[in-house]
Amino acid sequence: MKIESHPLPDLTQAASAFAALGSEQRLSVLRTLVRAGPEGLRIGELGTRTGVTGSTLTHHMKILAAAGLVTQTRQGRSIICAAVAFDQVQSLSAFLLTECCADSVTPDKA
Amino acid sequence: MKIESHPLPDLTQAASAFAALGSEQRLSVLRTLVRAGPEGLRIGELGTRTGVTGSTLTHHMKILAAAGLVTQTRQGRSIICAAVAFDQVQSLSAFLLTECCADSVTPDKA
DNA sequence: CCTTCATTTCGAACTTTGTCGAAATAATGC
DNA sequence: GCATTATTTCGACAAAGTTCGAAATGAAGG
Repeated sequence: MKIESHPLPDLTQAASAFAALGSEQRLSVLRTLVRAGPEGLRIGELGTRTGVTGSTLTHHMKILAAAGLVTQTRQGRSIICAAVAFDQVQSLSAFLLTECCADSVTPDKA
Repeated sequence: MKIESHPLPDLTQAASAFAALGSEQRLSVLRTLVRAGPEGLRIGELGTRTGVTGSTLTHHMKILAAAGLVTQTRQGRSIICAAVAFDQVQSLSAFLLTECCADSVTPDKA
């Protein structure tokens, strides 16, 4: 598993990606999508599974998509949503671990 | 470096930790703190370095502390702030990577 | 081209978050 | 105990995010 293949986000990008994850509903949507696997889910089905539907779900999906955590593609009458979270999360972890923490891991055992 | 030593946060905890990171100002505060190392920084000095001072900084520090990302301890007249980000970020990464992604890493090379 | 189904856009109400200054609390030294 | 320095609490306001329903758009089939 290569970790260095993704560029580190800058402060602004990282903050908005974290903000996108910082909502219980969106995190639930993302989890449902990631569990659904690469094939993704119709947005209607996604709404049914998460209990978030209609314009509210559209709104949250836009935020997740803007953060690069999910994709939406039309297929016939439906919009298929799929997660891209894995790589993104690697980048976000890397952001904090390298950009921030560098050499200052707190030395005492938690 | 052991990764399995921290319990996975639940959806609610994870969302609020991500929300705490989801602000450019707070991320900047956290970065400054983590770079300052385990000794930490007076909150005044932290304000000077980040450009966020007074009640606003107090407010953001409370959010970071509630998320378990920083600690504050009084020392004389000053409050010393220090980051605990490393372990927490491990947990947050682990949350998404195990709780969410499980067996569904997107198979194509980005 | 009209209907139907799936989703999005728009606008309005509402809730939450961010920011500021002034007053309050806490610790120190005289 | 009073003055000084460091930080927090409080109240107010502005800005941003959330939620909803109704109308608009897009795709497919008859």
